[in-house]
Amino acid sequence: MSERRPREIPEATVARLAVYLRVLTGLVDASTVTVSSEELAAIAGVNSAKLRKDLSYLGSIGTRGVGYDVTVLRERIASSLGLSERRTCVLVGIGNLGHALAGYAGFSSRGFTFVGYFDADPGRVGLPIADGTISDISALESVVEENGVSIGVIATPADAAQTVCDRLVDAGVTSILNFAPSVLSVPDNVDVRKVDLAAELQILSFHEHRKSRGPDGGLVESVG
Amino acid sequence: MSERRPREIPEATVARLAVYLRVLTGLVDASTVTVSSEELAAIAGVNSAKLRKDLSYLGSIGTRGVGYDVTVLRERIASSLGLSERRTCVLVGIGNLGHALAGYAGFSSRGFTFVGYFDADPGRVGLPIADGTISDISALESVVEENGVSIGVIATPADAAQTVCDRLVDAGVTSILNFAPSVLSVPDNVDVRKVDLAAELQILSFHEHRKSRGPDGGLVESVG
DNA sequence: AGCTGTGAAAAGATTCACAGCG
DNA sequence: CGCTGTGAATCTTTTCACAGCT
Repeated sequence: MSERRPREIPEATVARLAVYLRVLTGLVDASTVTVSSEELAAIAGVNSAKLRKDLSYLGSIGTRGVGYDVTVLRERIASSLGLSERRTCVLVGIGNLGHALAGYAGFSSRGFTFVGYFDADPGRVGLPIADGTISDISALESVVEENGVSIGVIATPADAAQTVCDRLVDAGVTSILNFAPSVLSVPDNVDVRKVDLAAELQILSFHEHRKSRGPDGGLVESVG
Repeated sequence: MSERRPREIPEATVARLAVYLRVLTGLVDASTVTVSSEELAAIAGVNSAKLRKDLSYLGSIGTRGVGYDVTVLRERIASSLGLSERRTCVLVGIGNLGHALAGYAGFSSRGFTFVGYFDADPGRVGLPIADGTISDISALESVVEENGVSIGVIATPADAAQTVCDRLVDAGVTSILNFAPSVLSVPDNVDVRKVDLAAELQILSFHEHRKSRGPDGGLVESVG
C-alpha cells in the first residue's frame, strides 16, 4: 500500500544512475551478491548519503542492516532509465569522431541499436561502417520514420548541426546527442545533450590556471 | 579603487564560459562589435540574467545602456580560463576514439598542444597520427616531465584507465580528461573530468522513457 | 531610455544525522 | 547492532527585479 510515489527523479540523480548501473554490472560479473551503500558509493566515487538518496527515488530497494541485492538493484536502475526496451538510434556525420562512435562497443552492449549511419559526403556513402554501411543523408527521414528512431547522434561539423537537428526533429526524433560545437535550438518536447570536447579541456585549463596561483590569487612557486 | 574582488568563480559558470567563448569567437569572425546580454544569451542558449551573473564574476566588463565589446569580452574570458598560455597535453590510448580525438582540430585551434600520443599495443607504436607518431606507453613519463604536460587525456579501455591515470599523476599531470568508462581515483590536487558516452545515451533514454508516459505516470497514446 | 551588475528570493543539490526496520 | 531511508540543514545555482551608470 505504501507503494512509494516516485517523486520526480532529479536530473543530477539520473546522470549518476548511469554510473551506478555500470558499477553494478561489474559487480554482477564478479558474482557479488550484496553491496552496502558505503561500498557501492566508494566504487562509484560518490558519498554514501548521496547514493542512498539517489536510490531512494526508485523506491525502497535495500534491506536495512544488510545492503542492496546487486542483481535486483541493477535491474531496477536499468528499468528506471528505460533500458528495458531497446532504443534505436541514428548517427549523422561520419568523420573521425563519427567512426569512433560507430565503433564504440559500449553502445550496442547497453541497449542501443544503431539503424543508420549518414553522411553528406558522396565519397563516404556506401563505405562500410561498424555493422552497416554509410548512407546518404537524403535517406535520413525514411530510416528514422520506418524504424521509429528516438535518439539522433550528431557528429557533423558545427555548421551542419542545426540543419541536421531540424531534419531529425521533423522526422520524429525526440532526443539528440550533439557532438558538434554548436548550440542547437529544438522544440520543448525534444531533449538535447551536448558533449563539447574542447570545452572540457578549457574547463581543465581553468583549474590548471587556478592551481598555478595561490588561493588568494598570488603566484605559487613552481615545485620543479 | 573598486577593483572587483573576483570571488571564486562557480563551477557551473566556468563550464558556460567555454560556451560563451566559442560564441564570441563566431561573433568576432562575423565582425560584430558589440553585443547585449540578451543577444549573447540567446545565441548561447542560456537566459540573460544567468549570463550577466556569469560575466560579473570576471569583473565589470560591459557598458550600461550599450552591451559588451565582443573582442574585449572574448579576451577577458579566454584569460580567465587560463587560455592565454598554451597548455601541453598527452593522449593515451589510440583506438578509434583516440584517433578521433587526435584528429579533432578544435583542440589545437583552441590553445592545446598535444606533445605525445601513447598506446600499449606494439602494433600501433610508430604509426603516424595527427601531427606526430604513436609512441610506446613506456615513454609516457619522460615526455610528460620534459614538456611540463599538465593535462592528460585517457582514451584507453576501462581496465587500463586507472593504471594510466596513476602514471600520469606520478609524472606530474594535474588534470585528467577521462573517456574510459571507469571511475578514477586521484589525489586532491588533481582534477578529473569524465566524458561517458554510454551514460549520455542512457540519460536520453531516461527522458524518452519519461515522454512515453504522461506526467502522472500514465501511458500516453502514440501519436503515429 | 536602455542595459549592466547585483542583492535578494527561489529552486535545486548535497550533506548531515538519526529514526526505525531487519 | 548495522545499514537503509529520509527529514532537516546547508550549500550551490538559478531566477527575479531593480538600482544605477552611460
